[in-house]
Amino acid sequence: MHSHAPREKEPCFEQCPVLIRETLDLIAAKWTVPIFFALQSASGPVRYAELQRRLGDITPKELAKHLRNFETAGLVERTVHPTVPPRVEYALTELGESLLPSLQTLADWAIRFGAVVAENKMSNERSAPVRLIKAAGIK
Amino acid sequence: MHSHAPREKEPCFEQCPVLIRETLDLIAAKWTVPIFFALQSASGPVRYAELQRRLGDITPKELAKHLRNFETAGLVERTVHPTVPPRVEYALTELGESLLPSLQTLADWAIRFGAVVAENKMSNERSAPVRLIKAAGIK
DNA sequence: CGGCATCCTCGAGGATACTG
DNA sequence: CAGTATCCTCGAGGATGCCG
Repeated sequence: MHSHAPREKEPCFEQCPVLIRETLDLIAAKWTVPIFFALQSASGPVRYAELQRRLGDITPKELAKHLRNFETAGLVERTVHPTVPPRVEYALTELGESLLPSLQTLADWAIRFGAVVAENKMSNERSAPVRLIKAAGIK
Repeated sequence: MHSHAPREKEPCFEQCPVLIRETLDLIAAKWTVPIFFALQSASGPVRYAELQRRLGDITPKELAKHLRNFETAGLVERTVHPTVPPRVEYALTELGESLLPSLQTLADWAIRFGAVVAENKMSNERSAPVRLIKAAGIK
């Protein structure tokens, strides 16, 4: 047993691909990061309309859908004040806040290297449009 | 100027939403993380077929497409050995490796809290199937 | 104010088959 | 061996309109 390969580190991905996939799907959803940072920078509950205002062009449907998902996932707490007009506030839970450092780490990479990646794409993608023509026409 | 708000930290997302979005799209693509870890755990160039074998059920099309994207982005280096049969090897560049710690940070969160999130969804989602019926039938 | 219900588009990604 | 070429599905997410 434990014959040849020491298996020195065995990346986490091998251990629980499903959890990682679901986490990636969570944070990669179009509005997840904007919403999280909007709730963070508020440091305090934020009303639905205020959230919508900060996020610019998000539709009510998308905002509501995401907030519901976050709520059932335990990442966001929803508080309804039974007043007229209705007042609904949202805030990150501890669990939700625990995700922020990871998001920040990723954002740091994006800021440091994202531009380089973009430049690479630009300079590699372009040129060689010739290949679109090939031995055009003849077959 | 700098009148009222100190703007203490201004989350990175506000500074460069585009770079962050592109980075999220990059790492959230279905096969990005598997491919990166497959190339890392190899510590050395990996042949196309070997990569496909490690990734299990990825199709040739998807594997090739991702590898091309990574190559043009400067994240992966592709080396062709002009032998028969052909031999093509892939390896992470320094830029590609620089992304690994961020991925690991995210994976750590997934392993620590992913299960909790999944449980929350389970227990919150379920129950109240009654609402599917409403005042069923009557208008 | 704080949503929900519909319709629709668009592209990621799978299945399958073929090639230099 | 290392891909390319086609076709097709499926769901995220936008647009629009209505409601308690």
